[in-house]
Order: sequence, then structure tokens, then C-alpha cells
Amino acid sequence: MSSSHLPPEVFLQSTIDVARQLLGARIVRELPEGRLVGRIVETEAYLSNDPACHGVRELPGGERIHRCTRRNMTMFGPPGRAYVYFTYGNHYLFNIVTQPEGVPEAVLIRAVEPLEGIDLMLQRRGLCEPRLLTNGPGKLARAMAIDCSLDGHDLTQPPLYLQPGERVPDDQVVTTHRIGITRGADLPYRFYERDNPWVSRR
DNA sequence: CTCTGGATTGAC
DNA sequence: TCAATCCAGAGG
Repeated sequence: MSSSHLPPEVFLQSTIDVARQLLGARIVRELPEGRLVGRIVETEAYLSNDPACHGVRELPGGERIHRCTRRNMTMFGPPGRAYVYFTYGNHYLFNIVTQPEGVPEAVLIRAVEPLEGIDLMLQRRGLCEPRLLTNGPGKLARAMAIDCSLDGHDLTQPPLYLQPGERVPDDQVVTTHRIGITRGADLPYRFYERDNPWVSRR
């Protein structure tokens, strides 16, 4: 594994490709108390023609338009940034922005395999054992101390950045429909590593 | 399965 | 202003 960061041009490929390629990459979070590392094992793509995407609004006639609001503004910005938002009353969700400025697409990180700083993550989550530590987007955000203060953060820079990992071969990538949404529920934009115990909803 | 939670959003 | 909705998590 390289110790360099993932370069921004990675995020100019198609968002589907980015979502697949991010499997195996590392999320590094530096805190005063220590360093946390998670290996990405599950992602979802959100595209600019996709009714489930925050940057897309579906009009009554069915037409889809882009709409930049205070919450989703980061999605319209440059690629390789963190898009973090708050939902369901308690949860932060961590996304990575893709595509050039003006095109609202992103990859939601749904699960990671904890590699470093597991004790600190357990402490942050109030758990004693790691099986359910990071197997969901809200869980991993809490474990890794990712909240709205990191919205718009450049993911080549501390205290939150991405590192390449060993690539997950195509035959080990499962493609399926996304979780927890109603609009665009049938689209096959969820990717996870086959048989990995850290994936959500196995 | 149900309950909780809080902000965003577009409609009114 | 207001209520529906929202890319969950925890507990039973």
C-alpha cells in the first residue's frame, strides 16, 4: 500500500467507476487522541440524473433539474472533497464528491473495515466489541468523528484524507440496488466486497 | 417490527 | 409558516 493520497483526478472518472474503485481504499482520520484508519468495503453512487441524488430535483411532470441549496452546495463544487450531511435526527453521512464543478455527483461511503484505532472507535461508539462498529454509514461517521465541520474538506489533506489500497478484483465486487431510498430504488448503484463481514445488511 | 431524532425543503 | 420527507440506528 502506498502512503500517498488519492489524487483528485481519480474522481473525474465516471462516478460508478469511482464507487467501485474506492473499494479497498483507506480513509485516514487524524484526531488528537490518535489515528483512525478504515478500509472501504461498501459504497453507493449518486448521479446527476438520479432522482435520489441531493443535487437533483424531480418536477411534478417528471423532469429532473439540478438545484444547488445550502445543504448540497458541496456536491456542486470540485471533486475529491468530502460531502457530509446530517440526517434522521442523529446521523452524519460521509460522501466523496466526483465530477467537475457544477455536476452534482458523489459516492456515499456505507461501510468500512476498521484497521487502526479500533479501541478509540469503540470508545467513540460506546461499544465493547467491533462487529457492529462501522457497518453502516452513520456508524462509521460516528466512529471516525466525521461530522458537518468536515463538509467541503479537501480529502488530500489532514485531518481526513484517502489513501489507495490494494484493488478489489472485479469478481469480488457485488453490484446491487441501494439501501434506504425510495426514488431510484431499483438502480444498481451499490457496490460491496463479496463475503466481507464489515458490509452492512449482509 | 417500532420508536427515536432534527434539519432541509418545497408547498402553502 | 408548515408538514412531509429524509441515502439510520437501536431496541424488542
